[in-house]
Amino acid sequence: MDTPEKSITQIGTPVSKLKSEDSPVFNYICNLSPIKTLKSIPIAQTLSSLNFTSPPSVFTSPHAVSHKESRFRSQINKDVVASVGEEVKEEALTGNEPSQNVKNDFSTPKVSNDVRGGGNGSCEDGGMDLLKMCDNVKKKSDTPDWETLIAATTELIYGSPSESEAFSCLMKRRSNSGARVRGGGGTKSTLEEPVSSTVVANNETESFDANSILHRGVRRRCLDFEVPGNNQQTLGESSSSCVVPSIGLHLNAIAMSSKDNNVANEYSLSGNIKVGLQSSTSPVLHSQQDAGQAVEEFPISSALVEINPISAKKKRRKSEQSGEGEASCKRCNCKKSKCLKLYCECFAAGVYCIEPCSCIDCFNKPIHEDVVLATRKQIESRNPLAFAPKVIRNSDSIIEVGDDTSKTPASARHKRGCNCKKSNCLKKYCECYQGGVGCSINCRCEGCKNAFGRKDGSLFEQDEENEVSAKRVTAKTQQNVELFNPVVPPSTPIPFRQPLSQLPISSNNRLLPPVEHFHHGASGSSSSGIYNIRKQDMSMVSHSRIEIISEDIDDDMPENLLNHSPMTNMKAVVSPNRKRVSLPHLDSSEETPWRRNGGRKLIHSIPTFPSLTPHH
DNA sequence: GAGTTTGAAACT
DNA sequence: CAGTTTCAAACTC
Repeated sequence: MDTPEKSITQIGTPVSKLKSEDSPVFNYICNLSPIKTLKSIPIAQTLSSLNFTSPPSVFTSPHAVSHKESRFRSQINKDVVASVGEEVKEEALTGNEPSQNVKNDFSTPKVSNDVRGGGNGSCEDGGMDLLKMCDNVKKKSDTPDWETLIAATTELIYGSPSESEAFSCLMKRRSNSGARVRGGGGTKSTLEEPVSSTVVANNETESFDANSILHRGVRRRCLDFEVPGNNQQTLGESSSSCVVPSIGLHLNAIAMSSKDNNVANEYSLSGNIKVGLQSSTSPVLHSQQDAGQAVEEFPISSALVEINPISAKKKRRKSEQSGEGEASCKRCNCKKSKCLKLYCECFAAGVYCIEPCSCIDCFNKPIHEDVVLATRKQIESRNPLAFAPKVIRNSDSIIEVGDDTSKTPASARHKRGCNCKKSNCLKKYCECYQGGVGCSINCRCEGCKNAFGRKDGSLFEQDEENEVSAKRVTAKTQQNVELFNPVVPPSTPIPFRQPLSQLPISSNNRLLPPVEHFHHGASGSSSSGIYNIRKQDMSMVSHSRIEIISEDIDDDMPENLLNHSPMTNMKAVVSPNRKRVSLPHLDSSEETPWRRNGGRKLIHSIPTFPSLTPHH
C-alpha cells in the first residue's frame, strides 16, 4: 500500500494551510463550515492511529488481496487528487478546516484513508459538511471548482455521471438521516487491521463510511448485477448480517468496517454493498422485507450485527434457533480455549470475536492483537494450512485433495478430509458435509454417506440419492440443510479483495451465498479474505457446485466465502437431478461455500486470518 | 436449557 | 505417526 503516511500527511498535514488560509475560497469555506480548525489536528491523529496503527497482522493478510485493494484505493486517491485535487489542494486543503473538509470529500468518494481516519467524530462532521459545502458552493459561489471537483471525483469513482449522482444523493441522505461517519472505517485499514477496540466500541452508532461508499461505488456494478434484490438489505437489521465476513483482515475487521460500514458488506457480498450502505446508513432506507430477504440470502456479518449489539444478540439467538442465523455470525461460545485455538470458530476464521460471541476469557480481540498473531503464527508453524480454507476446489486446489474430484459431483473437496466414525458424514459434525462438499479419498470416514459425494467416489447418483434421501433426507436432514445456509461466515470478509469483476456473481444474484456465509469471511483473514468464487461453467453447474479457486484465495478470496453453505448445496444435491442446478443460488452456494464451517461450522471457506505462511 | 454426542484440534 | 485428551459445535432430550 502506499504509505498511509502520505495520505495522512496530505490530509493531516497542515502543509497546505499556508496557502489556503490566504485563499478566498478558504475563507469562504470557513464561513460555511461549522467545523472548527481545532479538530483538524486531533483528526489527523485519529486517523493515523486508526488507520495506520499497526495493522493487526492477523488480519492483515499476507495475501495480496488486501494490498491490492489498498493499492487500488491509494491509486484512486492519488489519481483523483492529482486530477481533481490540484485546485482543491491549494484552495481547500490549505486551511485546516477546509482541508479536512476537502479531505473528507475526496476521501469519501475516493475512499481515501483519510476519510476513514477522519472517522472518529471528525469525519462525521467533515463528511456532512463536505456535502453541504458542495451544495452551498454550488448555490452560493460561482466557483465551479467544487462542483467540478466533486463531479469529477464521483464520476471517477463511479464511472458514470448517473452513478456519481446517485452517490451524491446517497451522501446527502446520509447526512440528512443523521448518519454518522465514523472514522474507524478506513476501508483498507479496517480491513487489514483488526478493528481497533475503539472502533468497535462505536458499534452502536450507525456508521457511515465514506470508504464503504466508495467501495460500493466501485463494486457496485458487480453487486447490483449480482444481487439485484439484495441491495437493500439492512445490515444492522439482518441478523444474518453476521456473516461477517471479515477478511482481510479479520473478518471482524470487515465487520468493523461494515459497521463502519459497509465495507464488510461489500466485501462479504457484493450484493450487500448497497445494503451495507443503506443499512449502515440508515435503516430507513431499507424495508423490512428487504432486510429480511437480505438476511436470508446474505447473512450479514456478525460485525454488522454489532452495529446494534443488542438486537444482534436477539437476532442471533433467533437465527440460531431458526437456523437462519447461523450463517450470519460465527459467534463462538468458547470457554476454555480463550478463542486462541482453532477450536474457536472466530479465530479459525481469522476474525476477532465480537459482541455476539459468548466466549469467556476471550483473547481474540483487537486489544490482544499481539497474542492473536503470535498464536496464529504458532499454529501455522505447526500446520501452514491451518488457516487455509478447509474446502478447496480440487482442480485448482493448491493442496491436492485427491483425484477423486472428478469422480465426485463436486469439484470442491475438504482439504484434509474428514474422519467421521459415527455420523456417516451426514451431519454437520462432518466437515465435508458441513462444507457442502463430498468426501474424498482423503477422508478416513467410516460408513460415508455424504450426500454431497461419498468417499468412494460414488456420485450422488440418482439412485443413491434416492436411497440416501430416503434414509437421511428426513425432515431433519432438510433442516440441517437449511441450517447450512446460514453459514455465514462469516464474514465476510471475504470479499475484500475480490476484484469486483470477479465477484461471484451468481448469476443468481446470490452468489454470494458464500459470501454471505463468509462469514467471513471466512478466513479471510483476513486476509484476505477475498475469495474468488466463481461459478464455473455449466459443467460445474452440472455438478451444481461452484468452484472455489483456492489459488485465488491467496489473492483474494476469503476462503470462507468459498465455503458456501452446504445448504444450498444440499438442496441441489438432494434433488434427484443433482446435476441440474436448480437455482443459481444453489449454484453459488454449492460447493463453494465458503461458509464458515468452523469447527463444526466450516470455516474453510473463509480464509481466516491472513495466513502468515504461504499457503502452498 | 441441560446434557450428550461427535469429531477436529491439541497434546503426548 | 498413533493414541489420548481437550474442546466446542452439533445434536438430543
